[in-house]
Amino acid sequence: MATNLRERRRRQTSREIQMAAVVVTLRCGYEHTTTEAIASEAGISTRTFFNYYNNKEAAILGETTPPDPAQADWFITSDAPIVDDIAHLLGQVLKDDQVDRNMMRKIMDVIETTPDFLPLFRKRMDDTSLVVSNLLVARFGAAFAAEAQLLAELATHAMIDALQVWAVDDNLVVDDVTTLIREKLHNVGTLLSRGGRGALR
Amino acid sequence: MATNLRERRRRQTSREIQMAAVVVTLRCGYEHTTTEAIASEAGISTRTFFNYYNNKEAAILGETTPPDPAQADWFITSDAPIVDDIAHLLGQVLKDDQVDRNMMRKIMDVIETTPDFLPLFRKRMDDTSLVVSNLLVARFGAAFAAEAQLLAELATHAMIDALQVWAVDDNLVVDDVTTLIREKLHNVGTLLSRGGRGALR
DNA sequence: CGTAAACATTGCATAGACTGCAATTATATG
DNA sequence: CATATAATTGCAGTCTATGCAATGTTTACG
Repeated sequence: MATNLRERRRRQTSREIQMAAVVVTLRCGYEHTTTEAIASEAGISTRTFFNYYNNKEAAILGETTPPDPAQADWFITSDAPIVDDIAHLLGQVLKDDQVDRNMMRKIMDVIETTPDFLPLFRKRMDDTSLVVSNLLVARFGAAFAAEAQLLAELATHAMIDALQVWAVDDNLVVDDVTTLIREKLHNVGTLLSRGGRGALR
Repeated sequence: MATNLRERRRRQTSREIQMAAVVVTLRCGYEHTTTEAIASEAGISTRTFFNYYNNKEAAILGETTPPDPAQADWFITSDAPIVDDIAHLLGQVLKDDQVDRNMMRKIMDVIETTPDFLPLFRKRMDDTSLVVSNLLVARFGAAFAAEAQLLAELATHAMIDALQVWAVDDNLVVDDVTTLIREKLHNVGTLLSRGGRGALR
């Protein structure tokens, strides 16, 4: 047999634990969610729970795979507007991650009822943000590394906003997230170069 | 006597505890910093420690006072570039907070040795970010509330970057932070509207 | 196959974070 | 000075999280 049996099971259990964590949190509220309750809901021991996740928050938020810089040479050499390229790159992350809309919706519900989770969700994207930042530096040069980092953070935040929209709207497909990210970034850019009052555009 | 004696003492103890927390963390590393060690360093009981701060992180990072929206009408009606106004607003926050450079330097040291603190430091600014976001909505209209939030987050992140620069450079005064914030925001704006490769400008 | 290495699950013991309560002491106020 | 208000603390108890060692499963390989 392929050595993947273990790996597949691990992934499976990992998702089961996450689902258990989210479900219990939505049922009882985060304050009253104990690791024991999560473990019991997932049908494992609390010790095993901590073999999969370092803490409760991590179990609820799950894991992300940052983009592979080796696959992103196009980003460095592209001549397209930077906003388009960032949006495309982050959209790709979602596709690669095979994000489950049902799970994402539940996660967003948790964030809504427990706002403390929003910063944690952002932190969860830090790896991705770092990769984006490095790609920006590779594209524009090291002189503005600080700004690259700011822009990368901004982009992942825009991605989270877009995910929130996508999660609750069954009419949208994953590719629409790319468009949403682009629009948000574009609008922020417009705001940034504005002077006085009034609506955008 | 004025009823402020208690209040002054409270502030004093509060700062003493923070200093103790930071010092112990820099001495032993965050992993090995116990509430007991902090309390002992500050000359109080661990129970009192938790009367002042909800947790260790909060003790290390201290508190911030967000800008008072009632004092910020000028922001809503200004015709100056938005970047300038945000930078000025955030610079004002620093002045009002009477930020101690020595403390800030130590906090930045903690962040450097324990990168997990950067997200927490950002979270600490969430109140400020919210006020900025509301002011932006008041200035530009509610249609782009989401973008206002993104821009406000970006601005507080830029502020943190600027603080890092200020903390280690005794030649800079608080007003220089305003300039730094403006420059960073301006550069990000420029990046956002760029196409292909090459340095800024 | 069958066996040894690698990995997964679990229980147990333990440290540390944090809370609620009640007692004690200090400060404010009239 | 007497009384309300607030600060400090000890103690008991809950929950998170980790290390360790025992036991059970998979995998790899001769």
